[in-house]
Amino acid sequence: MKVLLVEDDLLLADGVQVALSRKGYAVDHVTRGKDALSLVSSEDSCPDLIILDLGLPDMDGLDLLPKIHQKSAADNFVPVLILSARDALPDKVAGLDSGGDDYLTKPFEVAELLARLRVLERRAGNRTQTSQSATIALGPVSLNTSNHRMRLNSGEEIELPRREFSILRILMENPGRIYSREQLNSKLYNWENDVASNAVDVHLHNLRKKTGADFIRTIRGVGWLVEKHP
Amino acid sequence: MKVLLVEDDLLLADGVQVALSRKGYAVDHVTRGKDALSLVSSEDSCPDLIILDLGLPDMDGLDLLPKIHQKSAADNFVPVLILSARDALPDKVAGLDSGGDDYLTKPFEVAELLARLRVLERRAGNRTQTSQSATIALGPVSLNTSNHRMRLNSGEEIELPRREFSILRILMENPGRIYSREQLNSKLYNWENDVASNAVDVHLHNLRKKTGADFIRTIRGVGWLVEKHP
DNA sequence: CTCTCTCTTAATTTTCTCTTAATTCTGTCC
DNA sequence: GGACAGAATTAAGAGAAAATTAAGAGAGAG
Repeated sequence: MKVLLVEDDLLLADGVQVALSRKGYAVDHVTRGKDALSLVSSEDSCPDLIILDLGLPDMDGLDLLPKIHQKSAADNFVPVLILSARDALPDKVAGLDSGGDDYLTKPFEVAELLARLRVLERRAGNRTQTSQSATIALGPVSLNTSNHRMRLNSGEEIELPRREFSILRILMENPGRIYSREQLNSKLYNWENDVASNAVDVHLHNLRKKTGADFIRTIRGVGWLVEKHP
Repeated sequence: MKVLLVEDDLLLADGVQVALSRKGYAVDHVTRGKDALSLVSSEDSCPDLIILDLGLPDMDGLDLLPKIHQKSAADNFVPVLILSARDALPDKVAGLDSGGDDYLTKPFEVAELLARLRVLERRAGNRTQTSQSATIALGPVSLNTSNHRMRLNSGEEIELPRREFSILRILMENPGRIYSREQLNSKLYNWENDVASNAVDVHLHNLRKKTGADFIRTIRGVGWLVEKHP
């Protein structure tokens, strides 16, 4: 899950970045609006979520919002969480009405930011699904996205390491969709160009020990998917 | 736009109701969880948005959330904005993770409530299915180009190897058009004039085992095609 | 600072796909 | 009918992609 953090306060940005990557997000951080725009337009490193600070040096964050929505077409709509020191009512209203999907005022607690991100995620990802809680259930496997635990059938709940969790979540959020090795790589890591790594393969292997061998299917030459379960 | 307000504080509820109806919302107000549930399940008076107070007399609002989602099927998903006096972090996180789409703590300003409702509305509207079926169906054969699988009549879905898939896709994307061996070669590989390779022939042969012998027709001396099917 | 768990790398094995090449089949033309 | 060319069939070896394994590097927790 790739998050784009648009924030010019380096100290804050670092804190958020650490917290997010600890949860398995891949974080791209930029300080300027124009950099954000170019990332949104890019095919491969387009983020799944955007955290947008309104107080940017080069442009007003509010002006950025419509541009972001313009770039990200309807089919790959990217939700935006606004982060702002402006806690006055008109600012909130303006932010939300300009296209923000949520509005959090500084100072904030990281746990709340994370929870609100999960809401946006599940909205964006689970379009086809009825479950709107923090757990995704698909066939024999259910995955709790807030505590990173999975359960096979009615077995024990076990905790997944970060990378394994990220991969499983990506696959389970879009059942039936194939993700290539490159796609998974770009969602797991920041602007990588490391072509020759089989880290994803190894994580998949370890995941299959936990989900059962058949849950994650391989489409040879293309990628991996989990089936849509009835 | 119909809003269901689940709130036992009558004074507050009245204020919200007035504000909402002034903005053109139709408001149903109930004070108990079970009443909310029955409204959600009802066919005709199912709301478009729910504002849920967590401190209800008859049941915990958090227990209500999954039930609401259960009742409202995937096609008419109803977003829930949680309203609560509990402003502690764990409460917020629990609320959002249980399926809440936003969390507003009391006391709040009505303008912010309205702005956040607009966000939920907007998002619900954006809920257009993105899963455009990328399948080409032609006569007895249908080919899913996103997961590289084909189906013959109503049989099993089977996966096609890469080269076979490419060939079948080319042929099925332009039914009625004839492709020569050279054309297929040049589409499959980047070299045009490999003189003596019958790799394409072999792939076609293997394809015909899966599509039935007649699906891909041979025009002797020219190439291959699949018919336009009515 | 040390210990433990996680992540990545890299080598190896396994599995399946692709191509080659030899052979048979089929239609066409003289 | 016979000869020819193009296409179909078949089997086997080469090749590529993925799975597996083990070990060392790295990050977090105490």
